[in-house]
Amino acid sequence: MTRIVLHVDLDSFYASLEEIRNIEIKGKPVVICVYSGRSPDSGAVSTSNYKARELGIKAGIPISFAKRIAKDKEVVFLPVDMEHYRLASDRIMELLEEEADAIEQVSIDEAYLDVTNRPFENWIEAQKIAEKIKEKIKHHEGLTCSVGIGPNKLVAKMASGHKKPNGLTVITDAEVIGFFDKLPVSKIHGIGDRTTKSLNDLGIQTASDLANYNIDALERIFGKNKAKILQEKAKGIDESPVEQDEIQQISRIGTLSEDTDNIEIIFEKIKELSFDIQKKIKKKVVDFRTISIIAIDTELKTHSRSETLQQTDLIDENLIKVRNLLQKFFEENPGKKLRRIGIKVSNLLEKKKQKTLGDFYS
DNA sequence: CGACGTGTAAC
DNA sequence: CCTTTTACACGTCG
Repeated sequence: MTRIVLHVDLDSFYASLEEIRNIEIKGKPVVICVYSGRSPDSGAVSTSNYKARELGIKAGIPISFAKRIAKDKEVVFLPVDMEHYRLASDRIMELLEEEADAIEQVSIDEAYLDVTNRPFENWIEAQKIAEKIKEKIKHHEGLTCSVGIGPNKLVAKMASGHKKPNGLTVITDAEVIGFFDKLPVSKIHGIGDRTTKSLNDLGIQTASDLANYNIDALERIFGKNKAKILQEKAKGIDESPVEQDEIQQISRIGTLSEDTDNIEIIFEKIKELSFDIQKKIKKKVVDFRTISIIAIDTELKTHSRSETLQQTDLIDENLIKVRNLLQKFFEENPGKKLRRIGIKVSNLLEKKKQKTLGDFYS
């Protein structure tokens, strides 16, 4: 059965929302920043609008770089306002839900929709759904988006990336091979820098190179599982359903005001972060079994220490455990200093109800 | 097999 | 001089 899957990607979402909130900045280069707080301009660019991207200011670069590029140009720098973006995102996802049999939100500004069983649908008609979605988002929120349509999530995602902003691209099952054929492997969703390098070392440059490569040789390098997934991706095959994944973990990470190995200072930061996690645990109504610290050292290398405990929904009662994990990390890494610190709960379970007195008598 | 730590990837 | 959050896979260990 051929499915019809849409991928909807809101165009430079944060920057667009800021332009709507303040028409003064509309048409100018807009850069949304995550300030880390260690110095006035430390931090990274989260998103920028297309005007800013033309200047070379794009997601991920240090704010200080961006400001250097923006020197003696009129560029608007704004801090992220996640609460504002989250509310807009929620409203838009509700609009999308009306148009699909199944929806899977993959990030604050992206979602997959399965429209296979929508009335009157076929490849041509699917475009009409996409156009309707684009109009609705424009009408209700004043935003544009890029939509991709394909026989599965992978192809829909690649399609939405083909033309943006404000694009609409259909890749039918018959067109998949043609679209992937000469594509560099680095352009395939899910193949990042490391994998690209490994593939290139084997002489694999394009999707078709990868699709036709000897599977045994691939398995020796990547292992059975990943080798198979890589070749499927290269052929545009993806059987994964459009469905909302159960939440698996909740984490918060923060930057320390200076590199340090002082447990007291770091633990204070952990307490701050855990407050946020506790809020989300309550909101999602889950218990957890595993608690971890995430430590990022001065070389930006990530480490973690974790412990699995009795099912609970209370961070506070386990902060001493967290402190011990921190202690353990420094015992095992004497002299190492940290730049950032995080806390994570995982092994999430459906909430176990508090036992009432009645439960003891039943 | 479950727990733990790391690496890769995407946003 | 470099953010944040999540998912998943793999190796290792007991």
